[in-house]
Order: sequence, then C-alpha cells, then structure tokens
Amino acid sequence: MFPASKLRYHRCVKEKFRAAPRSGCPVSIGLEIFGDRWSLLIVRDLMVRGFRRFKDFLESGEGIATNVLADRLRKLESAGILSTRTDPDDARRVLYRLTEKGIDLAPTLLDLLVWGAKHEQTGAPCAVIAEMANNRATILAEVRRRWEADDPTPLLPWLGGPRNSRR
Amino acid sequence: MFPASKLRYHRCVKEKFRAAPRSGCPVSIGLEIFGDRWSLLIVRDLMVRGFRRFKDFLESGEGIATNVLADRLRKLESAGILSTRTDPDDARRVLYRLTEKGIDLAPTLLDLLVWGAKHEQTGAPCAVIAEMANNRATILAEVRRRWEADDPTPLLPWLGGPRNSRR
DNA sequence: GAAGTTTACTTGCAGGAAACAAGCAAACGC
DNA sequence: GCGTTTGCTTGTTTCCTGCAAGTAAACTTC
Repeated sequence: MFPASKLRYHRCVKEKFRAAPRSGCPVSIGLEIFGDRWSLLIVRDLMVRGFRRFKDFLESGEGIATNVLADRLRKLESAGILSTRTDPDDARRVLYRLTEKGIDLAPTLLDLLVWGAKHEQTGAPCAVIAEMANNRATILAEVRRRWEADDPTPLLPWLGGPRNSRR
Repeated sequence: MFPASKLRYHRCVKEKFRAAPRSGCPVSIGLEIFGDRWSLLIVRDLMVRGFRRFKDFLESGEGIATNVLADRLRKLESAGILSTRTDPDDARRVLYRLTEKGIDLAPTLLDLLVWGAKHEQTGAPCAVIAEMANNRATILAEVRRRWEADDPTPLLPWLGGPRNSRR
C-alpha cells in the first residue's frame, strides 16, 4: 500500500506525542526515551557489536519480538538516537546507525556494564571488565573512533558480532 | 492481618522468581532490574536528594502512583539495591536507604544526567551540568561520602530535598 | 481512651503494552 | 516467472501499568 519508508514516517509522527514529561530532570527525560528493557540493548548492539540491520537485532540472543523491535527502532529514531537509510547494496535492507546523540550514550552504557559485571553473576570475563573499568577514557575514545569511521567490527569479540551478514 | 513487614517479605520471595534472564550480558541483567521508567528515579532521589520515606518519593514531582512506588521499592529491595528499616522515631515509617550495590549506580546516573542535559531541553542550569561533567570524580566521591555518613542533605539544592520531613 | 490523622501500603479495575504466531509486500537471485 | 530473503504488519492472548479507592497500624489530640 505505502512504501515502507513512508509508513515508518507516519508512525513516528503519530507516536511521538504522548503524555507530557513528568519533570524537568534530565534523568527523567532520558528514561522517558529509553526507560524500558529493550531500547538500551539495541543501542548497545549498535555501539559495540556492530549491528546494523533488523535481523541482527532479532537474533541478538535477547529474544525480542519483531513488533517490539520495530516499535523500539521507530521510537529511537524519532528521538534522534539513531538514523536509518536504505542499504545501497540491497534495497530491501534498512541500515540503522547511531547518531551523535546516540553515541553519546556510550559512557552511560559502559558504566552500566561495569556495574552489572560487578554486582551480578554474568557471563562476562572478569579480566575484560576490570580492564574496561580502568581504561574508561581509552574505551570511550575507541567506541567513538569506530563510530566515526563507520567501522562495524565488534568491540567485544566475546559478545559476538552480527552473524553472517553476507550469508 | 499480617504486620506490614511480614507482608513485604512474603511478596519479595514470591516475586523474585520470574522468567529467566535473556542473556548473560551485564547490561541486559541490569536492565532486567531497573529497565523501566521509575526505578532509576527512585535511586536518583535516594542518592542526590536525600529521600528516605515513601511519602518523599510520592511527592517528588514525577507523579508516580502509590502501588507502582510500592512495587518498585519492593523490587529494588529484593534486587539488593536498597534496604529498609523502620524509623525508630515513628514505627509507621519505613526508611529506605541505598546499599553498596545501589550507591554504585552513581556513575551511571551521573552520565545519564549529563547526557540528558546535553541533548534535551531540561530545567537544569547549564553551569551546574558543565561542572558535573568536568568534576566527575569529585562528585562521585561526594555522593559516596554522603552515603557513608548517612547525610541526607540534597546534593543538588535546585532539585529540592524532601519537603517538611518534620511537619 | 475514643476520635481523628498520618503513613505506607493493598485491592480492583480498565486500558495498554509485550509475547507469540501468522501473514505480506517489495527486492533480490536465478 | 519463481522461490527466497528482508523488514516489517496484523491479529490474539497474556501480562503489566496506572489510577481511584480503601485499609490497617501507628501516632496525636483531646
């Protein structure tokens, strides 16, 4: 009926106007955008795993449903955290990429990672985590470099990158 | 029927066993705990506004409902992020306090604050935010000092502390 | 010591969001 | 043309949220 891109646009416009934000606190406003169980995982995958495509996120191992994923991508886009464009090599594909605003979430995400690794039993290797906690600035610089260079190599190999992008 | 304290305990035990976590990633596990619009706001208020009591959170200006607040406090407690005890001065009151695990969320929260202030129009004074971004270590040390000293003075006066604790 | 007030909740209900399953159109590869 | 891949959408069911109202226990006042 409509081309996908137009459909997406219509939805964005509609969904952006929800209830008024609750307070002027920046934390509160941030939580309004990604205060749920999925959004930050998408940002994480874009940032450190080099994910770009719908399917990558679907198979990320977290078990997100397609409708929820589509919804979150749409919301993150309309919040200016990621941008979309059609893959020049295959017009079926939509490529997702963090914006400047999105990549600025790197410190938050890194802290969250360190916190989780410290206080919960996770599958993360302790050595890597210790290194991350100590080399904060270095890691943040590297994340940004990759983003600027549009380099999809996963930052954390043990997390696994997108599987078989060219199957 | 039951004293409130016992009721709370029963709920905690019951609610802790939900679906299995989705992946071993620390970020994912963290989001499992406070991946919603309210939990981190509660942590924020405990950390920088000196809130201690149920009523403080209710009147924080965010408009949280009583049942949601009770639920989040319970979950945060059973996740080990905050602890509760009865106010020695008034046995009706429950005093909430961050645990070590909870105060360790300070870096995350600070980054979130800086991010929000940078990318969204908020009511926060720019000067204060700039100062926070620059003096990260100092601020984190001060937050921890207050926590260790059990000092309820709000860290950010412009946020407002608990109103009329002794009315 | 009875009556009212405060505090920290719980309960009930309606509406919305999430999970699950299925379907579908456009773009490719042959 | 024909089957496949990709990125979705559309139901359906189930679970979760948020609001309004209510409640029990602990204080306060008289």
